[in-house]
Amino acid sequence: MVAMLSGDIPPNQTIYIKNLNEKVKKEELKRSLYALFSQYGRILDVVALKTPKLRGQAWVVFTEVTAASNAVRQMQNFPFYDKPLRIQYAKTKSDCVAKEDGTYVPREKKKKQEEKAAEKKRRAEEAQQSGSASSGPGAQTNGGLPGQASRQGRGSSQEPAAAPNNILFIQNLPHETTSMMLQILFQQYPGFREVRMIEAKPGIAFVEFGDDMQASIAMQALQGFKITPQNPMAITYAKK
DNA sequence: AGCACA
Repeated sequence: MVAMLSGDIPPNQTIYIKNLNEKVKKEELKRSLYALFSQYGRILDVVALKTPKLRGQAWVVFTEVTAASNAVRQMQNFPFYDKPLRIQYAKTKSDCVAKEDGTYVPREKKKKQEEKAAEKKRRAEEAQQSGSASSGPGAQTNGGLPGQASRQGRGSSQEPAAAPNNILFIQNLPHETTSMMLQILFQQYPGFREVRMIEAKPGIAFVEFGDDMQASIAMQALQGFKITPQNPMAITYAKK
C-alpha cells in the first residue's frame, strides 16, 4: 500500500499551499507561485485570497495530477519568501477544472459573500497603489524578451527533475553562444551571479543564482528561449 | 492553523 504523505487527502491536480509569507502582495505572490511551479507542468490557475481566513494560503491548479504529485513531493518545505512551503493536495476540485469538464455548478451564496466583497475592495486599493496589474498569473512574466518561446512544460512522462538548487544547467545552445549572451539573458533576473561555460563542451552552460527560488524563477522565465530558431534552450537544475 | 474559485 502506498503511503499518502500529504495527510489523508487523495491526489488532486490542484495543490493547496500554506505557510506562505503574508507580507507578499497578492499579485506578486501569484506570479511567483506561477513561476515556481510551472516547471512541473502547465498551470491552469493560481488562486490566492488575502481574507483573514485565507491569507497565507494558495491553490495552484495543474492540468495533470502527475504534475501536482511531483510538485507536492519536490517542493515540500521549499524556502519561499523566507518561509518553507507546506504543500498538500487540495481537498476539492477547482472551479476552473469543473468548468473544463462540464461539472461546474455555480455555488449558492452564503455569508461568505461578505468576505468576497471585502476582498474585492482590497484588490481595488492594491491596484491603485501599485500602478497596473496583469489579469492572469501567467499573463506577465518577463519584460518582453524577443523570440520568447511558448512555454512548454517538460513532457510530464519523463524522469522527475533534479532537486531544485541555485545552479541551472542549460542545454541545446547553439555552438556560437557566448557567456556574454547568456549573461544578458539571465542577469535581468534577481539573484544572478555568473555564467560558466566549458570550451571543450559547446552547447551547454551553467548559470548560478543566489538561491533556489531565484534560479527557479529564471528557469521558468527562460525555459525554451530561442537564441536561434532551431535551439530552444532546455533548462534544468544542475546535478550537485 | 486556516481548503477557494464571485
